[in-house]
Order: sequence, then structure tokens, then C-alpha cells
Amino acid sequence: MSSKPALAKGTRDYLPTTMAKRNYIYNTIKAVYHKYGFAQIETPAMELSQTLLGKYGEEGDRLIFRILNSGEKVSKADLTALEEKNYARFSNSVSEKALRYDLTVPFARFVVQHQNDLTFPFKRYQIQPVWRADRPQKGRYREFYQCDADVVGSDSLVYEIELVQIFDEVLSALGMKDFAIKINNRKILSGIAEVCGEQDKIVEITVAIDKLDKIGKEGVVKELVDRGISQDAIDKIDPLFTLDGTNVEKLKTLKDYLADSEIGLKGVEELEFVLNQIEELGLEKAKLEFEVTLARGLNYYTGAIFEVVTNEVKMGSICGGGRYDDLTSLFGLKGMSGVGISFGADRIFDVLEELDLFPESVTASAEVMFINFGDSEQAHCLKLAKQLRDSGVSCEVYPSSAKMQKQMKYANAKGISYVLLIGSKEIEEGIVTYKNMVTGDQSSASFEDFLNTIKG
RNA sequence: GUGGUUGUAGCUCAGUUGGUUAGAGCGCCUGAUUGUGGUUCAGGAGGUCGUCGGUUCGAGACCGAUCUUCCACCCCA
Repeated sequence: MSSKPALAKGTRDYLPTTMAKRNYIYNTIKAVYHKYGFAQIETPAMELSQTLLGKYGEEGDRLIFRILNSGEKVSKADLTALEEKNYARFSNSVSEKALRYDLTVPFARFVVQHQNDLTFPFKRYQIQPVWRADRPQKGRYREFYQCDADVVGSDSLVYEIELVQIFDEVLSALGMKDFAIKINNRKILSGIAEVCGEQDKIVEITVAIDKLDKIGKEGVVKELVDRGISQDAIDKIDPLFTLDGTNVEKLKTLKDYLADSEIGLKGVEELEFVLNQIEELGLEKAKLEFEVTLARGLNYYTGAIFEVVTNEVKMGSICGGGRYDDLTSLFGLKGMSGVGISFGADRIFDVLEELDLFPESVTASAEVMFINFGDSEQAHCLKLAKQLRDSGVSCEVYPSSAKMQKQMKYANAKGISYVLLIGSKEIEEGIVTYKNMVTGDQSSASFEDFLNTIKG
């Protein structure tokens, strides 16, 4: 009884050429992370439900993949809860584990558990898949990779600066030319709420104004009304929609606007520091833009918030990040401010693909293939293959003395650069015949000369 | 989670108001070519028409459910 195989919704296989391109992205990111002193860690795909639930807001909880208890444990199912339609309680009775939703919360758990083994400020990076029970769309999957770098144990703005530099360095290295790092500060958003007299509605306000780009001013106003913000407050917020000019000009306006809010001014001050420092240091290709309407959904951010968008392709944000002052306190460790960023590798992949920015060399396979003419020739080729590999040349020996046509086709399909033809004649004369698969040229030489040719 | 959309050969897609044996291009295999791929020519294999059920004398086509794809919301990388 065989049935057609299929993948779970929103998941993908990665073919060799895709993998090569993905690794190119990961390696570029890793190299830069290393340059800034971040060390790699990994955490399990699954966490206890209690570690994840409640950390991403109500919406987030809904998108967490639950793992069903195994075997007899399902008998613990709380059927009363099911009858009462208390689905949350029922779920908890049959599931105690869940797939991680992002890398930041598991990292906070990790820091708390290993605090005695870590040196603070602790700089770590992590490249692993995360899972979300979202409805898939283009550039949006149920399993995707995040490439995070975080620092915990310091509230120094040095790290905000470093993280901006990392965004710039990685994306520039990947060949992107026109992208913007958008930056804002949650303290400014708190200040705005304060100035409007709606401190307790800060989440509602930020969620609404975050959409300015998408739904325009009228849309935001409508959303604010729907979310129960007073008309007075909306009038107060109004000037922010048209905030324009350079970063310096925007900051100046905001300073006046937030004059009565201590926290707001603190945010402005922090932002100003980061912008000034980056101004001095310079960036390769990125533009750093202060955007007061940038809010980001995750509600654990407390200071700087980042988002990176490319102007070359129509696509949502490709990176995000921000500062969180209190994430580890959820697990009992206070006073551990952290700041981190995340590259959305899958979206970056799509961008590079669309802009044709992957270097050709990325997908190259073995450089050399030996044609197989028979058992004794094969033995000879295996020796030469060992020598090639020892000198750092990737190669393979065709596994059987199949028809030449078949062997050549295989080499062609795999993008092999050189095919070596070594039959009885070549062995007798102590030479190799080699064919350049790009030009089609073929010649004979000693093995040493051939080695020099391809290494040169 | 809400509304819509898609599914036919390995891939990209045709397939008339429901009517014999479901097609094309590309790819794949074999041969022309027993030591030559990428070009050419000849031949060949490959389909439970996403799945299950229904309507009908008859369903790839119509209806329902379900899965999947993509899109707009929600939210987000």
C-alpha cells in the first residue's frame, strides 16, 4: 500500500543547489558574527510548553506548535475541559512540549540555566529552524531558519552600534546595494503614549501606528479609534504621521514633542547616541533611518528596535531585532538587559535569488571526475584520486565502467570542470588525458602537469 | 483564526456545453556513436486527472468534504 509522498504544510525540502546557496548565506552571517566576538550555541527543537507559552502574546500562543504526549500519557487528557470547550486547558493536558517559536526566548531560558558557566556580557549567535503554525504564504513558512545574535548582561549602547554594523556588513557582503536599517526606540513610543495620556494603551497605539506604511494615515486613525484611543490622544499623535526630514531633524522635533516625558526623552537620547556614533563610523551600503512609527509586534522589547527592509525587491522585513530589559526575569533572573538581532535567512534567500546575487562558485560540485574503463583502470584512478584530494582538489571516480556516454552525461549534469580519461593506453604511457567540460578542449599530459594546470 | 484561490506525466501547462483509448513542450531512457557530455536525428517509458464521497447511462470537467498551493486579512522572518 504505497501512497504518494507529501510534505507537511508550509515545509520544504532543500536540494543540493539550494543547500549550497543557503550555506553561503549562513557562512557569510557566521563569519561576521565571529568577527564581532559572538560564539555559537544550539538549543533543542522542542521546549517545555511553559517555557514558550505566554511569551509572545495571545496571537503568538496560537501559533505555537504543540507536541502531543506520547503513548499512555495521552490518557491524562482532561476530557472535562474538552467538553467545557476550554481548549487551552485540554491542550495542556495532552501536551507538555512545544516546538520553539523563535530563538530568543529559548536563549533567555538558556542564559538563566547556565548563568554560572557564562561570562557576561554574553555574546551568542544561533542558527536554527523555528516553527510557527501560521498559514503559509510566499516568503512565509511553517518551518524556517533564524540567524540570531544577542548580547545579554549589559545595557551598553555599544551593542546597538555593533548590531547595526553587523546588519550593514552582512547584507553588503551578500551583494545587496539598496537597503535601509530602520531604527526606533520603545522608550519613545512609551513617551508618546504618556504625552497623549494613554500610558496603558501603549501596545494598542504602537500596533496601530506601525501600519502607517501599509494602510496610510486614515487607516491608522480608524484603527486607533477601534482600539479605544480617545480623540484627544489621536489629535496629539497626529503630527507624528507627517514627521519628515533627516534623522537629526526628526529627533529635534521629537525632543520638543516629548519634553514632558522623562522616558520619552531617554529614548531620544539613546537613539541620538547610536545615530551619531554610526554617523562617525560610517556604513558600507545601508542607510540608517529613524522611523518613529516602527513598533514591531513582539512585546518584550523595551529599548532600541530594528527592522531591515530592502528597496530592491518587494518583500516584508528581512531582519529584525531590539533590546529587551527583562526577558530573563521571566525565568527568574533579574537585571539582565539584552539586545539582539535576527536575519530572516529564507527571505534573504528569495531576495538574492530574485536579484541574481549568488556567486556562480557557490553551487560548484567536484572539480574532477575520472571516467571508469574497468577494474584495473579503476584501481589506478582511485590512487590518483587520493593524490588529487590530498592536494585539495575535489574529485570523484565514476562507480562503474558504464558506457562513456552515460559517464560523460553524469559529469555534465553535475557541472564537473574536468573529466579525466585514463585507459590502458594512458596507464602504459604514464599520462592522463583530460577534457575541459566548459570549452570541450582535450589534451594529454603527465599527472603532475595536469595537477598544476587545474590548480593554477 | 477569517475570506478567496489552486491541484492533469519528473517539471511547465493544454484539454470545447459532461461523451470512445487524456495531450504538448521540456526532462528521462534506448539507439545512430563498443573512448566523448553540452548540438542533431529516430524510437521508447512514464498518468487511480490531489484524495474520499455524491450526481449521471457516462465525470479530468458538475456537487460536497478533505488535503495542498498561492493571495488578502490577523500577525510576522
